[in-house]
Amino acid sequence: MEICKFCNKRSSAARHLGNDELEKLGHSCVEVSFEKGDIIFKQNALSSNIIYVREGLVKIHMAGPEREQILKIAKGPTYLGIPTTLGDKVNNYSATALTTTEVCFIDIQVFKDFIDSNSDFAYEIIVNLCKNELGHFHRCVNQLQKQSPGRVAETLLFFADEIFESDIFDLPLSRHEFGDLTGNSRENVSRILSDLDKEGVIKISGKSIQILDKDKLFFISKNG
DNA sequence: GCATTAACCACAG
DNA sequence: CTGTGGTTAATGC
Repeated sequence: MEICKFCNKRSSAARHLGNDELEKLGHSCVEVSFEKGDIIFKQNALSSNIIYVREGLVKIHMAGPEREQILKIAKGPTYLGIPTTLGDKVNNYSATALTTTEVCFIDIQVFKDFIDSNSDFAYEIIVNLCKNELGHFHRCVNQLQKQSPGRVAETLLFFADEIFESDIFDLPLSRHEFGDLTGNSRENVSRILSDLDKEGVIKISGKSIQILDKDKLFFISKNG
């Protein structure tokens, strides 16, 4: 098993690993393919692996007191579950594949060994976690202070700019999931999307979205 | 009071 | 699973 040595989807942290370390990683990690809807790991289950998403879209979600909350949409290549694997014995949240997804399960002990022995690797991981936390701070403030249309608009821009890098894309979520992500009811999501369509801001048919007036969408996102 | 916002319910594709 | 209409509760002007 030398998959890690030749993997072209290595993380910025793993670029700091030497050949012998990559070999060690290759021996201890398991590669799994998930289909849309498959659960990669589940809240409250024991976690003993660091997850690395090589390719694909994943939703991170948590059962809240009232309903399900999608915490974030993650696009590979990215690590998943470092906080929940190192910060607790059990998973504090679940991860579910939104598209076909290639995932590596990394043994936690090997991961810890690298942090121990390779400071460049450790530093990259910390930077990664920091960026992540900053992202969550922003999302948190926006979620709490914006009204529904603003949250929907912001999320559409997020998909266009950060996930698909295109103004035309297919929503990888159902209306219900979109509601769980933006803190809206599924009915409201339907309404807001069709309102945006009527106003000519976006063109929507089923799950395919086309952003027509990005300035206006941005305005709604900012002031909603 | 009246308007706005958004949740809940119900029913129809 | 979605889209729409009616109703209701909370909030602001």
